[in-house]
Amino acid sequence: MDAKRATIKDVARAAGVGVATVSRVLSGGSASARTRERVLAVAAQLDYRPSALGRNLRQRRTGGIGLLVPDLTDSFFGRLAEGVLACARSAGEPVVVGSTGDDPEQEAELIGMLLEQSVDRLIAVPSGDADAWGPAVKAGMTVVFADRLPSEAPGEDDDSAATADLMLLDGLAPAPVARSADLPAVLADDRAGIRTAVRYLSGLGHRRIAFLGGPGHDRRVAAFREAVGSPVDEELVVFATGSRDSAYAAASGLFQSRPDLTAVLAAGNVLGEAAVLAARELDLRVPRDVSLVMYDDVPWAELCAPPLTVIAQPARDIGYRAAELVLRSGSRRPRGVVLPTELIVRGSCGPRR
Amino acid sequence: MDAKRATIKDVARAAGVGVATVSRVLSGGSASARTRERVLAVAAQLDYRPSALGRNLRQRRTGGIGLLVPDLTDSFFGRLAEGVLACARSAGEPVVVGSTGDDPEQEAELIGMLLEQSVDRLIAVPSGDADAWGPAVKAGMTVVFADRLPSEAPGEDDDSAATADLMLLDGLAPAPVARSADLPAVLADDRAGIRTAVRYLSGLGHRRIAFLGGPGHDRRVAAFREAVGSPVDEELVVFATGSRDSAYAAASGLFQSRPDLTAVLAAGNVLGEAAVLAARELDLRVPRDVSLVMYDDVPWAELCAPPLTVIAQPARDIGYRAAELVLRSGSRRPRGVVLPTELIVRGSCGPRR
DNA sequence: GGCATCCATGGAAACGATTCCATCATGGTT
DNA sequence: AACCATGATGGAATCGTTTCCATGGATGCC
Repeated sequence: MDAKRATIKDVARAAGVGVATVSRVLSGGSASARTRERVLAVAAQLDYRPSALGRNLRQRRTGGIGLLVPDLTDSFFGRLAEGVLACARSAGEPVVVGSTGDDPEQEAELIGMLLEQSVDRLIAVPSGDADAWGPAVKAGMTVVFADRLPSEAPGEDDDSAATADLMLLDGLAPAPVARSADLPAVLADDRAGIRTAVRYLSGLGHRRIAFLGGPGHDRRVAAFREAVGSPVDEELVVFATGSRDSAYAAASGLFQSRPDLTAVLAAGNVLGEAAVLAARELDLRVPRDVSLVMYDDVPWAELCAPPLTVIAQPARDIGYRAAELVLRSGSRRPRGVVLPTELIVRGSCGPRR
Repeated sequence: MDAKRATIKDVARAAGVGVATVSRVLSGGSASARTRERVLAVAAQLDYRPSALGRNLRQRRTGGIGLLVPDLTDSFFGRLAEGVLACARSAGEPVVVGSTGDDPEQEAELIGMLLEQSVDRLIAVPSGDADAWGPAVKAGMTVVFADRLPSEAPGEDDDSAATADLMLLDGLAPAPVARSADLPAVLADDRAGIRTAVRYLSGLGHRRIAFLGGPGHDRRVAAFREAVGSPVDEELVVFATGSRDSAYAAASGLFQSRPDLTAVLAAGNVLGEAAVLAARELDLRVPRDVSLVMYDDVPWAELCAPPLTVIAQPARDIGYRAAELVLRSGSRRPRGVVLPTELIVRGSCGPRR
């Protein structure tokens, strides 16, 4: 039989003090030097570790952080998660991770699960409506969004106003991000990033630039439309559903239906991968036949043939900052953070053929 | 003020029954049809969700699953984690994830944290000694290893015996994996996979094959030695520490110090990436100057120039099966599982120059 | 020297569930 | 008719912690 873990009572008895004193000593309350010393000695000797269960029940909250991402298989979310984990570790907080598959239904289910666990701090890459977050905030959760904001609820009144507002914030300065239920967020500066990419392609002479997006890329496509300026050819804007297969199908369909396009902006690394694959399959040479810019830098972009020109985002930092935000929410709470992106020119873009 | 969540007492009062009855109804105990119906109605109306906190305290365990991986940034562990998450979600269990950075110290710290949370089920890709898992099993945790087994503790008596034993299990049949503290594990069939790769390279005429490994690849390097047969040239076996930089340095150093090698077997996707990069940097052409096989298939392997020949592992399945194992541990417990690997020939290997 | 203050301390009440146990009603059997 | 078995039910204990409150001793100030 393995001895049960020592409880605070055991420590109290062994140290000849009351449980209240032990609790105080261990959580930094006031106690005489003599008692403190003895309690600590006994606790160390018994290898006592306070049970989070008891504590959490008493304080009616779980210290931990919830993290909801669409897909850990996507390198971007992997890096983001790693950032969250790093920050949480340094704070000694556990992180409960859920993968939503970009499905609002699963997301709602996971939110419910976190609620049941009394997890009161949540970092989320949202898939569902703004409405989906009602239950969470109503239950008193501290929510911080990362990478994206929830799309407008279908029935909301000032539909595009908030989004338009958001698009206005620019540059690197941490800017307030007022939005749905007024929740803070940590985002990459999609607007500047996309604009840079579009300008770069325009500068090379490209006029028919396609946009290849996935779920949750509405801010990016909005930025794309804005950067292009003139009303965009809607056939050149296509969306996949999130799976690799769907991304490939979308890319392939795009190339086939519009052989006149000369450049593609892929809004995420999975889409970029699909674009390269589809182009290769159709014997389109990059960059001779078609130029390609991928939003999000990944290690393999350099290994690709040709190496991919990308817009790099600080994925890990996004996670880290989000964790900081959700942990510091007690004191002054910065409203939101926008982190800079960077164009990294490699070999996948050339002048218009 | 947002109303506090309803407790079981609220439900009991509203339904005019005792708390015990409510608890029984909700957890499937016996109750008359009339009462059950009323309790369920009231619970639904109050939007009652039992608090995991209270339950866990009473039963002295957290339902959840702990998951410890070296690095979520590594695509392999991302896929593995996704598998665990998928299984856990279908069981409604939360997953607490920690990233150890392949550092035994951080690993021990995270184990301590999970212990404190009373997480009693753990899936781990171990970094530390067999000894590091003492505290966990002593505390009554159900531990399942994934992808690797902990290395032997330095002071252990029958040093290589267990490992040798393990190397003997072969093929696809789920086989008992008796080892340190007798813990179950879900592994890829590294031995067969490495052997296949080595034979494939041998068949192409290669004689000086290098092995590029990382932390936790001891079973793979052992399989490599065994597959090569004759005593291997120790200069051709190099290890990196886990970071991308270290992997690049190791690969680059290998190519420079032994220009006579004709093939490289990279034991993981990060190492494969580094090998491609280093080869390119040194103007070694793949596969003309050097052939390359990577252990672990990743989406970008196909995009690489040339596309990489790989040994694919069912990363997601490994995670999924591990989660099944750790959840089913109550009933009959299969001792361990070995999953098959597959050689996927693309374009990174050629005949010996 | 007396009184007010302050601090260390321990007992006990939460927190929200599960679960043991006693109670009571019911119905069937002898 | 008495008795027993069965099943539904509610009260109360329990899990391990934090925290409120009362107590008692010591110290400082007038």
